[in-house]
Amino acid sequence: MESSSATAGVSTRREATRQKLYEAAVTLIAEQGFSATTVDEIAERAGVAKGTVYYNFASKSVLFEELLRHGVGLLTASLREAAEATARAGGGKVDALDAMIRAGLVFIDRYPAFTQLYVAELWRTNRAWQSTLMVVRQQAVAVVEGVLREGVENGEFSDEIDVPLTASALVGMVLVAALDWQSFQPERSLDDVHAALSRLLQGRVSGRRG
Amino acid sequence: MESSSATAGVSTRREATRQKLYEAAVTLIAEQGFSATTVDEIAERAGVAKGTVYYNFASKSVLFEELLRHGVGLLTASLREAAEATARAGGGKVDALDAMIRAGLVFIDRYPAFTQLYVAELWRTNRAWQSTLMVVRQQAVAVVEGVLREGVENGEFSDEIDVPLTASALVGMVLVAALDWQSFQPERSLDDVHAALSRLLQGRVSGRRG
DNA sequence: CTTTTTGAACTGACTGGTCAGTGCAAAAAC
DNA sequence: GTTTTTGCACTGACCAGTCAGTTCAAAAAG
Repeated sequence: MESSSATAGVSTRREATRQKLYEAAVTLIAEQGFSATTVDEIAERAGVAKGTVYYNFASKSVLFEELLRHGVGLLTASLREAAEATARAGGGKVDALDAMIRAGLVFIDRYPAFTQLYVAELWRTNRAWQSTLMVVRQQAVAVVEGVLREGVENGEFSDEIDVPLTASALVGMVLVAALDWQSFQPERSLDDVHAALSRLLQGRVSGRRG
Repeated sequence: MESSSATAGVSTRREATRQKLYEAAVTLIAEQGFSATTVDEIAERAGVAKGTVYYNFASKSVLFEELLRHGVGLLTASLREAAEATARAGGGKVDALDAMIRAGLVFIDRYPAFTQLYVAELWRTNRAWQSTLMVVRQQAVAVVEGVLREGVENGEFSDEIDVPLTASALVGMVLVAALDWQSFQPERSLDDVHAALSRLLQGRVSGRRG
C-alpha cells in the first residue's frame, strides 16, 4: 500500500483505474442522478469489472464522495490561481473577480457534467455525503468571499455589501449562465459569455448606449 | 352518485388528495432526489394508502411532472404579476427587474423545497420529464427576457446586452443567493437579502462609499 | 322517511423485477 | 510473489406498480 510514492501526479495503475471510474461515474450521475445510476453501469462505461469498483472504493457512496472532493479541489485551485494571477499583475479586486468569473466558465466548459451533478446535490439534505459537500462548498466559496472582503478593506468595494450573500449571488450568476449556455447555446464562445457576465458585474447594463 | 355535480365538475375530495400528495412529494424529493424517494414514503407522508397515489396519478413520474408544472405555473404567474404591477405604477424596467427579484425571493421563501428540486433536475438529460421541464423553464425565463427586451427597446438598457444570457445570469443570481440564504443563514430577513441583490443589480458594489 | 343501489375514492397485501454488495478462484500486471 | 483485475454466480433487501376488495355519501326507489 503505497501509491503515494509517486512524487507528482504520476499515476500508478490503481490511480488510472480510479480516474476511469471517476470519469464514467461523473457523466452517468450527471445525466441520471446518483440513485438512478447503477454500479454495473459505471463499471461497464469505465471498461472495468464490477469487482474492480469494490476493490478501489468501499461503496458506491464513497466513490461519489471522493469524486466530489476531487472535482471541487480542481475548481478551488483554479479560482485561487486566477485571483493570485491578477494580484501578481497588479490588478484590482474587480479584475480578480472578473478573472474568477472566467476561471469558473473555463472550469464549467471543461467539466460540465461535474458541475451539473454538483448543483443537483448542493442543497439537498439527508444524504450520506451532505457533510463532505458542505466542506468542499465552503472551500470554493471562501475564495470568492476572500476577494470581496479584501476589496472592502482596501476601499474598492462599498463596505455596505453583504460579503457572503454577494459571493453566493456571483457564483449563481456564473453557474446558471454557464449551464444554460452549455445546454441551450453551446455554439457560443466562452469570450462571448464572459463579456456578457462582465457587463453585468460592472453594472453596465442599465446604461443606455445604443 | 355523481360527485362531479360540484360546480366546476371537479371533485374537491380528489383535488385535496392530490394537493396532499404534491406537498408530501415535494419535500421528500427535494431532500432525497426523485429516485431515492419511494412511492410508499410519499403515500405515508401524505397520510394515504399507496393505491391512492396510483388512483390519482398514472405513475411516480407523472406525479412528479404534474408537480413541476404546478409549481412553475405559480412562479411564472408571480413574476408576471410583479412586472405588470410596476408597469401600472409607472415604474421603469429596472424597477420591474427589481420587483421580479423580490417576487423570486418571496416564491423561494414560500416554496424552498420546490425550488431545490427544480434546480436539481433542470440541467439533467435523459430523464423522462425532460421535455416538460424545458417547456416550464422557458415560460418562466421568458418573463425575464421580455422585460429585458422591452428595456433595450425603450433605451433603458444598453442594446449591447445579451438578453438570454443576462436573463439566465439574473435568475441564477437570485436562485443561488436565495437557496444559500435558506440553507445557511435562514435567520436573515427577505428585505435584507433583497437589498443585497438590488445593490448588485444596480452596480452599486464597486463604488467606494464607506 | 327508510331502504337499496351506485360508483368514485381509497386501501394494503402481493408480485415480479432490480440492484448494491459479496465471495472467490483464476488470470494478468508489475 | 505481490498487487490488481477479472468474471460471474449469488443473496437479500427494496420497490414500482397491480388488483381484489372496502368505504361511504349521495342518488334512486319504495
